[in-house]
Amino acid sequence: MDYKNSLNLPRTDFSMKADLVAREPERLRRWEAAGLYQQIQAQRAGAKKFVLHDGPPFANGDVHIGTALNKILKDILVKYKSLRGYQAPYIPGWDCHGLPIEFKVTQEMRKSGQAAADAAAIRKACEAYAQKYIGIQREQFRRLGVLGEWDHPYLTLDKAYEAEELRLFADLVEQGFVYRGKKPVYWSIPCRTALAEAEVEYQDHVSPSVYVKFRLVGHPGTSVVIWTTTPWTLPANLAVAYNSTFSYSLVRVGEEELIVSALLLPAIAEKCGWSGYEIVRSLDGGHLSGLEYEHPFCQRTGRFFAGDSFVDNTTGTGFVHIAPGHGLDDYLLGMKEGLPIYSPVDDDGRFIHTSDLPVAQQMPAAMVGASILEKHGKSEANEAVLHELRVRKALVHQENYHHSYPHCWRSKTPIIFRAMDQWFIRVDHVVDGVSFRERALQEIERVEWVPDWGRSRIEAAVKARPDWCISRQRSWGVPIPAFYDAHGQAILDARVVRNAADLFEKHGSNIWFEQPAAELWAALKPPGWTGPEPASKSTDTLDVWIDSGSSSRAVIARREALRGTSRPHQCDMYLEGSDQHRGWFQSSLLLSLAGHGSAPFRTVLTHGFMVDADREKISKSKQGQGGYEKPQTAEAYVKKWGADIVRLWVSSQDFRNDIIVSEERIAKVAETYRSLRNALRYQLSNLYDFDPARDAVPAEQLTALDRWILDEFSRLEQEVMAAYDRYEFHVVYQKLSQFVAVELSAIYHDVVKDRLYTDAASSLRRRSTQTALHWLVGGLCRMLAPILAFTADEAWEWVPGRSAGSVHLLSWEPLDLRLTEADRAVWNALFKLREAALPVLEEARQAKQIGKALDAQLVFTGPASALAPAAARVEDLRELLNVSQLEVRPGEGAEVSVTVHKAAGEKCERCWHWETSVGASAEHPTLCRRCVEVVRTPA
RNA sequence: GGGCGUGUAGCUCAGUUGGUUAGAGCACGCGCUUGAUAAGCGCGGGGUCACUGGUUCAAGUCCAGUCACGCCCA
Repeated sequence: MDYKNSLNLPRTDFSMKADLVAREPERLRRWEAAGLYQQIQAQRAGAKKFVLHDGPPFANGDVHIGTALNKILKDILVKYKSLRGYQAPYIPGWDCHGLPIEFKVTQEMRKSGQAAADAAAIRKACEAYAQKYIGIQREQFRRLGVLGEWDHPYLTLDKAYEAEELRLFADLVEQGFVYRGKKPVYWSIPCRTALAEAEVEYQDHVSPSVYVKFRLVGHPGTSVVIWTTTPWTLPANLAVAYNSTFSYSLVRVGEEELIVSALLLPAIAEKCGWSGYEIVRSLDGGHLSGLEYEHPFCQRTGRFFAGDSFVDNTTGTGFVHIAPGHGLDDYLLGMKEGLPIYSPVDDDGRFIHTSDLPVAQQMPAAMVGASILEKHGKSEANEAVLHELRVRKALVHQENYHHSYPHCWRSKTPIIFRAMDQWFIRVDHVVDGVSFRERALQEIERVEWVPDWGRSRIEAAVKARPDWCISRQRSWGVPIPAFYDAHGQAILDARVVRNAADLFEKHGSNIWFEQPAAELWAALKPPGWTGPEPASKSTDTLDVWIDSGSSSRAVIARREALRGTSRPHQCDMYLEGSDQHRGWFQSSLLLSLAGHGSAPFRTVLTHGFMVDADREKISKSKQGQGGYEKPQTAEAYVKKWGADIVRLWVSSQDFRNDIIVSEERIAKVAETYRSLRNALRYQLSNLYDFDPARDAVPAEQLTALDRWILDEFSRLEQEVMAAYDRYEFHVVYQKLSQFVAVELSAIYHDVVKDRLYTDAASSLRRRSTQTALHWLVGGLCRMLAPILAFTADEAWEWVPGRSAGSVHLLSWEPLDLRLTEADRAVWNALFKLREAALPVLEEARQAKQIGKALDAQLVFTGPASALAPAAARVEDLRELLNVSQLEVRPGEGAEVSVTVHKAAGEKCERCWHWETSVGASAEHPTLCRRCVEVVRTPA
């Protein structure tokens, strides 16, 4: 007779094969058709809020795997908070303005023959470009299983966004934060335009390398020697930098005494042909402060300052000539020491006299008009300077110098660094007697930074940062609504800015570029204006960090779902990469503090960066030859593995450090996924005939083994929740996968098969275990839902008696079915005996004495003290070991020992146990007593 | 060059206030099972805790330095 049909073998349509790549999109479509995100929000209406405000990615290109990591982390947290009963809205955003888009668009326009497009036309094309990539990225983010208001994201190009941004800006203008000053920018002479970093190409170039004497004031016959490869910047020289940690040598060369770095002296002497020099004495760098020198050809003197961060000892002389209008180090030093940002060069790249210094102190009149632009490797300006140096015997040595130098991508000519008028936010602006920088540092103290070193990092950044240069000479951005009067003086007024905000909110900011200055002024002029009348309008746009940094006003305070109660602009959390300590976290903090009086976030969570299998940053050069197989886009990984594998991979690593992305790593995570999925499948497949309303066993009637697993599970839940609460998703991953591998798969699931398959379907013991499985599968679905957004939802559909259509609509309350300490102690003792017995069973298997454990009989002997718990729980221990027979003999021997025998009796055809009762029934001669009873009982 | 971090088995992670032969899961090797079966179970090998020096009766754990890697700045 075939007794197999009398078993309760597992069955389920929850497939073993996940086929995520094909099946996830179907589920996604159902979620969207049902409005799952809206359902979740509606269900949590009125609940305590948890607001995570999305940092906007740049609307350009495909979603990079690093960007996907960020979005997935946010989604895991939002889903978890929602599961725990919070109302956790998520409104994604995009950063739309900025140079990379403008650059691409102008390139494309040029290729298609639209050479001389005006700003308004470029901006329209930029908006179309941004919208296109928002569409692309939105689908890629959605595909990852990220739930949110994808149909109503926030865009920094929205009219309302721009208007709020300008209103915040107006508040800053009103408080006196904003001023006009000078800062060096890249300048292309033929194009007559400022360039951004991205528009600069480095090419090999030959520059004149010159060593120049600067005579010391009060020390006749003594000079320091500086080195430069841009002689044309010497007319703008206002200081000399040294390194206070270096040692310098005072050397006699002929009649003169010269000072250079001690370390570089031999090299300099060789270059300059100082055959018979003699070291007079050495000088500590620290002793150079306070010295003064005469400019080699201008009627002025300059001072020496320490520049340890940029004066190096590998090239040059250990002295760097400082022209604050022509270099970034120079500029920063100049700002620090209060020097004018002097840049005697006009838009055409010709020397001029400026109003920064008295004309008498500036370059000789003969130099004025000389062009810096190089022709055939020479420039008028360099030649004029070299001539002047030779005439005055200040030129020690000159040679050609080959190096990589920035060039304009368009004209291919060497660029120059040139100070220009820009708008700034004054970081040390004093309001009510306290400097803004100080207030910012105080506010940083009030914010929770996770990990905590984020605090020191942003503190250092805020302490050291210079004033914020907020203007850009670009078209694709929010226009700065400033005007200039007939004398070129800037007009920036808070009332005008607010009027502009209103105008832009109605018509869009393109109107600024479409209408002439006079018309704009007519629309924006405040009533009762007594200031100067404008002659022209500003064509500058705001730094894009002002755009995204204004989102506390433009998004958090304005979106009903996000708005805070006591502080409308403040939310619970910002979650971005650690580079944002200097980026978005800082711009958002400064703007919100200046405009609203406090930070826009209560907690800032940061993650590390993607690195490759060698723990090095992902670089394009490694792609292809021997490196990565494919571009590191989210789509590439999702198409190969499915979103849930990518999500599980994100959760598997401690994101506070670097995150390793490699095929090998993801393949391992996929293995873990399979074991999680199989555990769920096992549980579901054994619940096919279980209706919790009808069959559930009350907790107090559950069998001891079931109580044990539920105790373990309760503990796991506490640990997993604690890990989620600490944002340690990798701990969730570890705890869950280990629990599934050990407590479930290796122990509970394995042990309980006998009961589930062979006991009568509706027996108390089987129903007890099904009750436990039902709790377990429901709990696992909840625990996994934030991470395995698709799979947990899929499994949930098969849970009998489920209370909600989607796992994401559930709330997660921890199960609290704990054992008493005494009961746990007993189980610990049983497991100790199990551990002692397993190797003995293995030996018997190796010796071919038994095959599976059910073939065996185990005998435990040992002192009564050690075996007492087991003696009272022989049947539990037998189940744990999956053997047919087990005996405990307390009082035999001084140590616990385990022996294996071939089990007695015959193997029951139905349950495969070895039992002496097999054969006792004439009706079922191949069955044991238990199975005979089961088979006789009608179903 | 400066600031902030990281460095424990092949991989991902645990290692409480310094205290017995450094743990887990996965992967790997060898078996068992074939009633979770493109599954499941058992056993086993594998680490000079980046390196060097120091404090201590005792250091993966504290201190100093070095190296490598990441982010930011220069």
